[in-house]
Amino acid sequence: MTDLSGDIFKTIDPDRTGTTSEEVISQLREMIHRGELRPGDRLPPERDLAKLLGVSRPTLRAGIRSLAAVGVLRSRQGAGTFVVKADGPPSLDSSPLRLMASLHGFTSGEMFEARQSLEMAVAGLAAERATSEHMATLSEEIAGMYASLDDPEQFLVHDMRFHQTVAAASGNRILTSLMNMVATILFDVRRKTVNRAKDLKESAEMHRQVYRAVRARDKEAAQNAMRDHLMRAQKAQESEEMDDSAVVAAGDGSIS
Amino acid sequence: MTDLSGDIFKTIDPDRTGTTSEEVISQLREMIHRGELRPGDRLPPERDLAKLLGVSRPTLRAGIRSLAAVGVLRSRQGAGTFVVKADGPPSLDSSPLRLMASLHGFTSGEMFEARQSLEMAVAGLAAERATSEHMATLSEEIAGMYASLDDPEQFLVHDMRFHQTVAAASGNRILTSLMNMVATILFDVRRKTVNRAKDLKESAEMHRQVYRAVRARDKEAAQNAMRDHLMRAQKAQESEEMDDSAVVAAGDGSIS
DNA sequence: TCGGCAAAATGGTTTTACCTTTATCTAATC
DNA sequence: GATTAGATAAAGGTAAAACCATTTTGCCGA
Repeated sequence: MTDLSGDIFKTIDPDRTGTTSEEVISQLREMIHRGELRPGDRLPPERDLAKLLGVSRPTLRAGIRSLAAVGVLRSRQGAGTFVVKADGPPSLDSSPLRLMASLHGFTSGEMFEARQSLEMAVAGLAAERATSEHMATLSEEIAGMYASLDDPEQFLVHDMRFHQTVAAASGNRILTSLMNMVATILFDVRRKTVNRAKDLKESAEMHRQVYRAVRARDKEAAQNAMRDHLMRAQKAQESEEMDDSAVVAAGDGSIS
Repeated sequence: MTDLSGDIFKTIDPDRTGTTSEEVISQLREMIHRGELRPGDRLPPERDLAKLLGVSRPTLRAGIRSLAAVGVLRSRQGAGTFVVKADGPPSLDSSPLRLMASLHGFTSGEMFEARQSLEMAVAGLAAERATSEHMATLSEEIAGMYASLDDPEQFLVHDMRFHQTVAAASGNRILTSLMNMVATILFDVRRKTVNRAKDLKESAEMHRQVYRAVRARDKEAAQNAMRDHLMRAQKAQESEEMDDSAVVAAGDGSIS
């Protein structure tokens, strides 16, 4: 925890540019940039902080809410407002992308393609940089997949963890975050469908192909294996949605 | 414009789950998902909408602010609150990524690598799908670069437009949005530096390489040219920052 | 020592009032 | 008749005070 009792909170200049709440956002952002607020830190109570910044509580709350909406702050009633703690990989909220998809009518084909590009990129990097721990985890998740061929929900858990491990092995947290953003949306769709046993076995097999390529430090092979895997997964999911026409109300391939 | 005078706004259920403002967010999100609110639409005045949803105005404003923070809504004092109009390519706000970078100490190396991966992906797709209009625009921007070798600021404009055109030519708006998110941050850093004439000429040359590969519909060549271009650009920028040590206060390669 | 209860701390919500900006309409003037 | 300036209304932005709900903390008693 960082001591926040000092005078790091400066009052807002009345002759500011833009609205007051925007100034509050800038103020908080700057403090994070400068490292005065670090992950896990607790902000002063709203009433105190409002006084410190020289604004009203609603205005301060507006600023806090904006930062909370983008996943930087998190308020818990009765406890306080905290800078989001980085437990595990940093992740960007996927709801902005989700809304963007609704607004512009992104097709699931586009979403699949984006994921494929990102996954291929991280797979290539993972082949170059994966540590032995990463390799071990990948192997475990594949074993988990084979062990849950008759439990689609459990299979999906191992599936997600496998891809997250590949992303972690890439060593690039930005690509990892972006990939998770896209993958989360697709997994949410998939969670509503029921995978057939045949598809699951094939899927496990293709994950193993990716793993072997990464283990062999073969960048191109890893990218190709990942591309093939995701292409098959897309086709499988699409045919499944064709079978069960009730999955998507409109049935036009748009993101739910 | 969509007629909003109907009864599409339903009051919030008092026996809801979560906080009231979260429910407001869900309500608005659902309306966007269902297409009842479309880009460019104006929401009812806050006072009226608060009544319609059965919540207080501050609570409604909290919900609106959250959606505004992720770029879905936009409020203009005196005018009203609007669903963001999609003029041009849809874009995600880069500030969440920027804050994430500060919080987790992302290096600019990581950022460059992420951009490189994304740009290579869109370049490959662009080689497959670019229309003749896209080709023409790319050619124009390159001409613009050569014409502004002595004007770094103007050069940067053509540079950005070139990359955005490549992204647009990829036909994948999601990858385009993600790429812009990352590229925006890097361009902001670069805007503060002054590029040397020698670098600019080389840069223009490498853009031309990308253009020729796209025009030749050579996917691999386009990806390779883009990779080489960005790699050189990164090295040039890094050496420039070495020359002018005042650019980055800490000088530790972290994102400003 | 442990468990439960109470009090304090803290964010969440509501109400009311007023300010600032924007848009629109009207009327006067050129 | 067209244009512009001013008034008016509409809409979001800010502020203050009060109360509610939840969480935390610590005290007190069994």
